Amino acid sequence: MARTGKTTSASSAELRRTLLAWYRTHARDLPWRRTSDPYAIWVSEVMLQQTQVATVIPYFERWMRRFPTVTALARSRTDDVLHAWQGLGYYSRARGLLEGARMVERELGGRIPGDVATLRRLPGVGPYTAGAIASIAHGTRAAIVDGNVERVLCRLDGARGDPRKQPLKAELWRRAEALVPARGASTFNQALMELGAMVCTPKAPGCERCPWQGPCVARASSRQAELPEVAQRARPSALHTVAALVERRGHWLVKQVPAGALRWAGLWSFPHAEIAAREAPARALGRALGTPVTQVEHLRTLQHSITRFRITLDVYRCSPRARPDGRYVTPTQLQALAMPAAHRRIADDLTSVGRAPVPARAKTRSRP
DNA sequence: TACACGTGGAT
DNA sequence: TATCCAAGTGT
Repeated sequence: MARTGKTTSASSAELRRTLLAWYRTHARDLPWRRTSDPYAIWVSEVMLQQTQVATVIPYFERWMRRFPTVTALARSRTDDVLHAWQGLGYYSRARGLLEGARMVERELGGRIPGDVATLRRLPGVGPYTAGAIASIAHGTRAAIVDGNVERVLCRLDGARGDPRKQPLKAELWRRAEALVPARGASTFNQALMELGAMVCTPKAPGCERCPWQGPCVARASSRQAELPEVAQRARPSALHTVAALVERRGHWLVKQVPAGALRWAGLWSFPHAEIAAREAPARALGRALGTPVTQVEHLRTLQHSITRFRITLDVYRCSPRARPDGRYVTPTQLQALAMPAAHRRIADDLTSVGRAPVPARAKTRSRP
């Protein structure tokens, strides 16, 4: 590994020893650390992909109650699985977990594999997750490199370059592999991530509390803030959308996002469409419904953002001229559907009050 | 490789 | 308020 600092590098044995000593007294008590059930570890690792620990905890606990075993999950329906995932985002993770559970039941005798190569066959299990399940659930000597490990190792070694790209990416994996002990890979890997999460944080790292402050090249050269050299992400672009609230005899109109859709596949939402800069809302609403609307009343505006869009969502109560696309459901049924977060907010509004929310302002013009 | 995927917490 | 970004993976 390229080192630019003059600090003498510590041996792997010394790094392990000091890290594990630190971890013994600083490990957080997390739900998935109270079990060695490979299924639970698998669920937690998938939930934790790009998602903060605090967000995951309640989802994990609910999930384990609802789908306690891989067998239980394998026998569940996509709708229920997505509902349990509702609000967590990256919904392909939930579908992958379900597919993977069925694969485990069908092809792997109901047992979650302990080796990286077999784990990689499961949908949604990439290099990180395979290493995590292998090591944490089975004690297999497997390396992991996640965002935490990446940051810790880049700083430790003073590594230049983008850790998400070659060649540094491969170098970090080799470094992690050299560091994992033959025995105790589970604890070691968790300790390494914990260090990144609790001490070697992206901003304002707690170097004075760090067990690796001695050998750390970044600290020695005061470059903690510059490392790792992650590429800055693209600015999210603005997007304006409208959603149609259509009520008929106490039922609300919803649509299911097609299974093959890129986003929100299989989830339910209120009919919605993108609206152009100077386009009349009624026109966009007509597009969302598949039929022109005769009356339009603005109810509220929501802001949300997804991956690369910052979305303004204007919600309108409206009346379609003809039979619109979609399905009418009762408020109770609405509760049971898996919806994207923004639409879930609208639905909860509807069901908690028992009626449509109060209009934000006076009625907007109606456009036949 | 470069994007695309969701959401909410933290600063 | 704006931006960053969190136990990544799939295409």
